[in-house]
Amino acid sequence: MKVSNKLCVSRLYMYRKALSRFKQMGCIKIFSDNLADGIGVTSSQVRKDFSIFGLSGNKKGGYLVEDLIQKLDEILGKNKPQRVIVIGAGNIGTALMKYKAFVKEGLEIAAAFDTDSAKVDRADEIPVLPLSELADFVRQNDIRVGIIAVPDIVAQEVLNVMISAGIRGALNFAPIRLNVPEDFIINNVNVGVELETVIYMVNALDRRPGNE
Amino acid sequence: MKVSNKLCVSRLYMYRKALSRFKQMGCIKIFSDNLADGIGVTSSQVRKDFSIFGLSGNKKGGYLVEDLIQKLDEILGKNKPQRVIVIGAGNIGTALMKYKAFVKEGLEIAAAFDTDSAKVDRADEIPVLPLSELADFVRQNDIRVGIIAVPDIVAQEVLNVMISAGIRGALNFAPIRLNVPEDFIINNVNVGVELETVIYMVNALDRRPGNE
DNA sequence: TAGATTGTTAATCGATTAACAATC
DNA sequence: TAGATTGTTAATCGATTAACAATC
Repeated sequence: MKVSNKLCVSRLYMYRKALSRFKQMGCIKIFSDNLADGIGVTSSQVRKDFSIFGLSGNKKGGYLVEDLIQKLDEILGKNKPQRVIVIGAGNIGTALMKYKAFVKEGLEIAAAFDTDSAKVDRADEIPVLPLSELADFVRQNDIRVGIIAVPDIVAQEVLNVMISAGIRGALNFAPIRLNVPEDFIINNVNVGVELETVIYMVNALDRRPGNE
Repeated sequence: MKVSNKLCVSRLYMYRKALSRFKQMGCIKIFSDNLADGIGVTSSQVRKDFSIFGLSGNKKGGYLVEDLIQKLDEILGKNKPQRVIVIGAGNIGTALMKYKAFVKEGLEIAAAFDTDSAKVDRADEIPVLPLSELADFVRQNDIRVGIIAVPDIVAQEVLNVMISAGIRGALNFAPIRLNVPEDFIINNVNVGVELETVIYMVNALDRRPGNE
């Protein structure tokens, strides 16, 4: 049971989401083919992913939806709410604080942090606190993961604060490469580059109609 | 010169960004090793990527920064501004409309669209228009790429509107698998799953200290 | 020139897919 | 039982890396 496979883990979350939909539709049993269609992979991939995590079904009869959901929730830690913090209460940061899809997924933003004192708001449902209070908050609330939503110029600096406060992993929206210690988990989401890639591909299709 | 390689294209954009920084620092020449460090890959990867796109340097002496920037801009279409639209003027959509990193990259959001008439605002710098006007706008402004920032329940429906209006590619933030025609480019960004993957990895590290 | 770097080919690595025996 | 699906192994595919001849 190797666990170094980021892609496989993210598919597990997608299977989980698809299963909720299947359940809602009244499905009791599900085949690897159905799940494959649900998230857009092959049935081989589904069975392979499941075997890596020790998820088994019936040689005939597929998988029991309810059973599979339970096992996945166990593996993915979906039974307890996952509390994270956001650093940077700008455009991206505040959008994430209000993002309803997080709530549905059992993800909870415990607080946001910003250096701009004008943005501090302790009364809000999700409080916005000064960055200087990050370390205390992280320790008191046992926060392990943060979202970096600050401009790229200050991203490394902010990350260093997070690391020394004991944070163990981050989702980074700043479009810059960050230096992290070996055992720190970092996942970069570069919205600009993702958009530009789409633009490039569309233009490339035009230049050579009929290829790719 | 194959062009089906999404990862390679996105690295090209990252090299481009790193080069701007190197230029700012006064660099005239650059080696594959420098660029590799800049975006966190190997120098082999850099030279391989360049050779795919016919970018060449000097057998000694590396690459001329200015020259490389120009060639990359040509390849990536950075000489003309790239105009896109946003569908959905909710949290994510409005955050993207205000996102400064887009402007820096030469990305321009021409308009946003929403079915909620309360959100319509024709006077704004970036106008918010009713979804019903999307097709006309796209044709008049020759828009080819859109960003889907609507709830997952309506994402497919919205995508269909975009496709029939002549849009050719989309960056999709809705956490659901969308059905698209063969020649339509779709790039999914699933923020929830990206965050959950970080959480999983952090917890996994804890469970087995010393692995991965 | 000697040393260093490119450009490209071959080797490696890892992830996906196909195939099929086991079996319900 | 016959048919269908799992679980796993082997084959394939694609991307990354290493190596090195060419050469400035």
